Amino acid sequence: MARTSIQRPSEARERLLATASDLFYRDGIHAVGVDRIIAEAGVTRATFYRHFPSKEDLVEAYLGVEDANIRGAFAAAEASGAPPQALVGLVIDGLADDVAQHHTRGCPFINAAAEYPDADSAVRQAVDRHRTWFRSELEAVLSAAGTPDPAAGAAQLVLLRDAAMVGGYLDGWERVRPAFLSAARGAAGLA
Amino acid sequence: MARTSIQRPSEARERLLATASDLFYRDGIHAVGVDRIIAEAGVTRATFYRHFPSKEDLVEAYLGVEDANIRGAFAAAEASGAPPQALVGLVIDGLADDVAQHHTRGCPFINAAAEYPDADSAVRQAVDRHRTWFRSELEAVLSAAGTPDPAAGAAQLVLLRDAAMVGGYLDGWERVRPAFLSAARGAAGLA
DNA sequence: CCCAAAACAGACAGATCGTTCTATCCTGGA
DNA sequence: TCCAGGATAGAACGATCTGTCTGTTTTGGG
Repeated sequence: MARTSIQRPSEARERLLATASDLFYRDGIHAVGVDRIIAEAGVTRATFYRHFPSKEDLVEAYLGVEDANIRGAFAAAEASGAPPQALVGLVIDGLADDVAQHHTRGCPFINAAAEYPDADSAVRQAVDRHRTWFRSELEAVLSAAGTPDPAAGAAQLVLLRDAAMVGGYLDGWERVRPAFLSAARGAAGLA
Repeated sequence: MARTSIQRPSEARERLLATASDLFYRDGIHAVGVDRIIAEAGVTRATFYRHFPSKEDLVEAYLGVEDANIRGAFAAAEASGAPPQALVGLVIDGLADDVAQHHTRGCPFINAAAEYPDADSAVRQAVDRHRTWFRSELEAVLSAAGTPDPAAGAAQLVLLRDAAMVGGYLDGWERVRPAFLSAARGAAGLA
C-alpha cells in the first residue's frame, strides 16, 4: 500500500470537508448530523473534532469551499485573455452553466442564510462577504467593458442570479433559462 | 354528518398556528422545536397534538396561512375595481410593499424549500402549488391588461419577486427596491 | 528502531427532538 | 343534571443531537 502523497492538508480532513459539503448542500445544514458526516466520510468522531473544533467550523469551511470555487471560476475566465466586452458574455454564460450543472439545489449561501436568522452569526457574515465580493467583481467586469452604469448593472445581475438559483431549483432551469439570459444580457448592456 | 356544526376555530389552535407561523418564519422550521411552540403559545403538549397530528401538519398549516394571505391580497386588489391596466401597477406596488413590510426575512416558501430537499414531500408540494398559482394569477392579470406576452411577463415577475425577497433579506430592501421596480414595470410592459 | 502525531474504536454525557401517555379540571349543550 | 370533549399538567418514551473522554492501533520522520 504505497501511500506516497505528503498529506499536509490531511486526507481525512479533506474527505470530511468534501462529504460534509455534499451533504450540507443536498440535505440542508441542520438536517445533517455529525454522525452521518463521519459515517459517510469513513472517519471517527475523535478525528472529526481534531480537525474542526465544532460543527459550526465545518459549516464555515463548507461555505469557504463554495466561495473559493466561484472565485476560481472568475479568475479562470479573466485569465482566458478575452477582451472585456466578451468577458461580460462569458461571465453570464458561466453563471448560467453553473446553475444548470452544479447548483441544481439552489444557492448554498441563500440556503444557508435561510437556516441562520442571526445576521451577526459567522455563517451570515460569510454570506455577506461572498455577496459583497460577487457584486464588486461583477461591477469591475462591467466597468472594464465600458458599461454605462456598472454599479446598477452589477446590482441587477446579482438579483438575477439569485432568481436563477431559486427558480432553477424550484421551477426547473429550462423554465428560467431564457428569462435569465435575456434579462442578464440586457442588464449588462449587451443588447 | 351529524356532528354539531359549531366547531369554532378553537382559540388554542389559532394561537398555536399564529405563534408557530411567527417562529417558523423568523428562526426556520427545523430550528424551532415543539417545546418552544407550546411554551410561547401557552398551550400544553396534549392540546398541540389534539389539533395537529404531527409537527409536519403544523408546518403545512403555516404555509397554508401564508398562501391564503397572498391570495387575499390579490383578491382585495382585484375587488378594488381598478381597471386592468392600473391593476398591474397596483399588484407590483403591492408586492414591493409586502417585501418591505411583512417579509423582511425572505420568502416563507423559498426558505421552507431550502429545508426540505425532497421534492415529493408535502411541504415541497405546497410550495409548488403556491408558485403555480402565483404564476397563473400574474398571467391572468397581465392578460387582462392586454400585455403582449402574458406568460413570459408572468415568468419574469415570478423571478423578480424571488430576487426581491432574497435580496431584501440579505442585502436590504432599499438596495433592491429601485432595480426591482424598474425591472418589474418593464416586464409588465408598463414602460 | 523509536516516538509523536494522527486515525481508529467506542463508550458516555447532557440536552433536545417528536411523540405518547395518564390523570384532572373546566365548560357547554342535551 | 349528566356527560362528552377541550384544555391543563406533567411524566416518560426512544431516538438523535453536539461534544468529550479513554484507550488502542497505525503511520511517518528522525
